[in-house]
Amino acid sequence: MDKTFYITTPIYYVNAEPHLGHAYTTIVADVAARFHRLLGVPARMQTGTDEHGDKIAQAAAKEGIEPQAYADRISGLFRQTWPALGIQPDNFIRTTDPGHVKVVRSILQKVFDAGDIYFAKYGGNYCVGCERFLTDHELVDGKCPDHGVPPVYQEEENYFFKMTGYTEALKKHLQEHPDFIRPERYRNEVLAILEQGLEDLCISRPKSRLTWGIEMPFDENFVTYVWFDALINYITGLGWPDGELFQKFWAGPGASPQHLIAKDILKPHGIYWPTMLMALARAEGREPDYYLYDHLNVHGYWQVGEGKMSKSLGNVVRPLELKDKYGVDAFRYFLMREMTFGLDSAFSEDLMVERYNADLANDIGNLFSRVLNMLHRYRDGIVPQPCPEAAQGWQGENIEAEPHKGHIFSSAAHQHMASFETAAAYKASLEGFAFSQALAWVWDLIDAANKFVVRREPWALAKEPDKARELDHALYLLCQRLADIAVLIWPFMPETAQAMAHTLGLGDIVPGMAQRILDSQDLLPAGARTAKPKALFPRVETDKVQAKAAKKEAKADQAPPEAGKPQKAKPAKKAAPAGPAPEIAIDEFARIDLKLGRVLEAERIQGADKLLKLLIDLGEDQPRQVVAGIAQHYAPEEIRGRQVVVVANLKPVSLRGVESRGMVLACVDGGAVRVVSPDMEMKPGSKVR
RNA sequence: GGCGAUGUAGCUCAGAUGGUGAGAGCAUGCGGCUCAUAUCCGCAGUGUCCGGGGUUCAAGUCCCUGCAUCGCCA
Repeated sequence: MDKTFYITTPIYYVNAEPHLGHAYTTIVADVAARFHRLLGVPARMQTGTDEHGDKIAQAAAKEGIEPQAYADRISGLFRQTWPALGIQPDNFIRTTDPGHVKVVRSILQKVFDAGDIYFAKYGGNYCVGCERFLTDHELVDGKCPDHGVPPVYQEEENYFFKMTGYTEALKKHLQEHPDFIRPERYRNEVLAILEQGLEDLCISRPKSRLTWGIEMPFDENFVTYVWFDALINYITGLGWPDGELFQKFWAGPGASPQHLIAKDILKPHGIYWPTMLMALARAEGREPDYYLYDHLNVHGYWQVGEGKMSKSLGNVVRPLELKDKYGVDAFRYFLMREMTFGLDSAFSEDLMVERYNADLANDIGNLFSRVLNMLHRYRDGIVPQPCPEAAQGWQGENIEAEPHKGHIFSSAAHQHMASFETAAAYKASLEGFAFSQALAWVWDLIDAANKFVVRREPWALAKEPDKARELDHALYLLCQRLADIAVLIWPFMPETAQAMAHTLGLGDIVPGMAQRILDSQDLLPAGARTAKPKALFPRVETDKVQAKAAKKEAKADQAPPEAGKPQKAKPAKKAAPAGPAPEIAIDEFARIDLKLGRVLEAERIQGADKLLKLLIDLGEDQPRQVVAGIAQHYAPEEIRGRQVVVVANLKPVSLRGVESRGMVLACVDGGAVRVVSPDMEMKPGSKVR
């Protein structure tokens, strides 16, 4: 039987709209499922909504609608949210689905028949306002904290699940399967709870108190309460007991059913659910562990601002708003990279922007851009033939992250190494749910490729005709690594991965593709035609980023030709040529589009003492915005209305966060700066030559 | 109240079974390159490894204790 993978999220209670916590869990499930598909393993992912219980009945009553209508609405919100986050559930289950109701009743009956559900009376402090029993601990001065009235002693009869009978069996299972619950801290927590001893689980509510639930099959005066209803969804969704899917993804020999939860529902999933499954197995005369899942994967909370993200606190970060602002893939990347699976993590927009710029814009985005631009500039965008022999003198630098060592440039074995070691480390990490670590591996590969570029200097190779083969090989390897990277990030950033793959001429990323990397195959054929790259992750301009840019600019400005020191001749970007400039031909001059313009508006840019923001009429539909470094020589009102010469085809840049599309020409004489103007008014847009 | 987790550079965190001068990323400083999204590469610095006590030839790493934060249970 082939291996399969099945992962579930909890079914979300429809008393709140989707928030960051829900989004994270569901994205994790999606990533895990996609990862298995990438390895060629059939994978199924299920999420859904939990819709019964008094909270829902109350919320519906408040709005004057039927519980079902209320549940439909919120459930719909969840359902819509997932595709917008790049999540593709294979099944979306609802506890009000008729199929689910049927399965729950059937299981209840079986367990009841086997004697593991019994009827019993108990008494306690019942608060009429809350419509529930309060524990002694909850009472404040003997009164209900919410209603300020003393509870009344009331007796009630209910059905109980004989959970205690499975304590030892579960303990044993946990000991024999150390990764049954992971990470380990949560396994220990469950063991500690078991050590303290369990009580039987109350699984019903009398209809006098609650009607919005699934009726007990053996007693029409009761509905089942919470966990028997909710947990069973995981197998209803596969068509228990005899559905094909159930065999394939749960009970069959190659199946690996797994759950994913946040740590707040550890007890139900780590204790109630396995004991329920053992009771079911017993009722059917099977081995106790027949129905047990493979792994329960437990993650921590996102700390948003002050408090934690939880269902009941109101501090909701709307996932959809964040993905609109930064893109779905960046959002997914941040969540997966920032949180060490199992631990709590801080969430803030600042942290997200930091990751975005550092990891996405600068590392992967820029690598993609620089490699493909070079490929187009030097090789017409065609992936060249590999030429290992041309690379003999390279001393064996490879583009390969090196597990536990740092980076590349290690093995001198062959010039043609693929990313398989990285891919293997990545795979191992993902199998252990170490998502952040898996991404760190991919980023080591990205770093390695960036280092490789600097080391090989393709722009220098391109200038020497006899190094053409060497350049071919360097570009070939870089293209292969880009393809590998595209594939490896697909589970995390599906859109970006596909965009990369299409640009590279790789086509769609398809199931099983990661296996080819593990097998050390090159994904891109030589001769593949690539497209011109688009910026995968345009930089997010923040105050910090701008400050840094301004600083750099200031530094560059300081450097100009001070005759005093024999400093290394910096190819002064901005300063006027101090010495004789090399000759150029007329066609080189012709590439510069000089136009006459009239300054319509001028204002200072806050925080920049040299810069003026100008709006210039260049005879175009819209005036151009140009930032000019003349603020120390012209007051805004002085320049307004003047005619100036503008370099119209200068690549746009952002200065101090202000876009500048062009450059105003000025004469520089020592400390004096004067803009260039014609000696009489001429039509804006006139060519200057 | 009981149990448990966490506390390591400015920030976020890695650091099996105790043993080279304690690490990464970001941030900071300096230098290099110019293919690229003002990006990339190199170098550098910083830490009472929460406080206190103990075990040991040797302790972020083990034991005890205190403090702080968080969680579970009652």
